[in-house]
Amino acid sequence: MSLRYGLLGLLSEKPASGYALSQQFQDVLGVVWPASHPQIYTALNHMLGEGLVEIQHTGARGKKVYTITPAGTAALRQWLAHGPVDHTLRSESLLRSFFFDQMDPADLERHLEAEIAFFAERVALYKRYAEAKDRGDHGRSARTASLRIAVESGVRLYTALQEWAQWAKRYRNHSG
Amino acid sequence: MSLRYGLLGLLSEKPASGYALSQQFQDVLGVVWPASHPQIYTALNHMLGEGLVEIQHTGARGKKVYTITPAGTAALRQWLAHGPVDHTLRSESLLRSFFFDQMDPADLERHLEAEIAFFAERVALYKRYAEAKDRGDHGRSARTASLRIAVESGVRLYTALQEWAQWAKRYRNHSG
DNA sequence: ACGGGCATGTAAGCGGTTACATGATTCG
DNA sequence: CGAATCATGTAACCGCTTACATGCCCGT
Repeated sequence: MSLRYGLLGLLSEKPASGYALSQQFQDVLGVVWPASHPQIYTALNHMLGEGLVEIQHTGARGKKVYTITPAGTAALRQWLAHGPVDHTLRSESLLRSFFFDQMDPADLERHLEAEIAFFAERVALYKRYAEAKDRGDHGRSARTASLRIAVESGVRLYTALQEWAQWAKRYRNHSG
Repeated sequence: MSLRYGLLGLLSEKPASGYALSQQFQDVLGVVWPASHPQIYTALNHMLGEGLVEIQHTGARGKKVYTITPAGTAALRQWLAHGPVDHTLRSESLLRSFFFDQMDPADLERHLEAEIAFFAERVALYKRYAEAKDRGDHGRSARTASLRIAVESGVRLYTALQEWAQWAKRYRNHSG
């Protein structure tokens, strides 16, 4: 169900085509909630049938621009304020950590170093986004403030993961 | 595919029944990789056909105890050392943060406080696990060391999330 | 005797991915 | 003119959840 609300959330900012929504999922939301384009087109058609979105107009190349309806806005607000929160933090990368004892030390060392590099890159990326928003590059709307908060979670989570992987490397070296 | 490797990982420690594996997923691995019992039984039967696991013996109540085969161990090691890492950190809770601007301030305040309480509880839980392991309550095997590392990721991630939610509360109050 | 936990499964259906398919437009 | 990008979809398949179904064993 989260995909639906993700789409409604994006449409609550401004009308958009399925293609544009797909891009935004790939570039922005996809980090915490991936969605492929067939899934998005299917969901939009379904939501159209339920009256949560409407086609505002059609453009070149068969483009369909969707708007959120009052019913859609109500559904989004209901979910945000009163929908039960699923706290699962699904991560394949962390699943692996339960089985580090099954790797030979050299492979584990290599793995942890690659993870540290990856996490560090993510931290740097989100810090750049955060700084851009703090400078006001993207305006000072309530929407930008939301994105600023979301980006902050990225900075903090990936910093924590990077430090964790470094700690894990040290832990192995003087206890294993 | 991750479920399969999760099962192989658990079986690499010691033989277990589908029921026991299911319990372990619910209690331990489920935080980062949830799996329901029908999914686990289906996967085990599939892996049996592929020769990755074997039935060691059957016990009371139709119990089937599975062992990992050499082919299964090889598949697990291959995945751990050379399988491409999927870095997606899927989180419904974080998806919501992108749309905080769509909530009314009182609902958002309540939501953030509930999230802070939830994250704080998780931090406390994992710190207790970590302390138990550091005291040696679960022995000092390589396996325990792996679990200690996994638990540490929980402590750090949920600490980061808790501090993030607190920061978000303050951010809203003096910028919104 | 019976209730709860042990133990394994099947079936229907939804969520999600990958591959396939098509065509318009823009840019070099 | 050709390649990349815009733009929308269908179909097959797999992963996963929920509900249903069955029966044994243990403790009270």
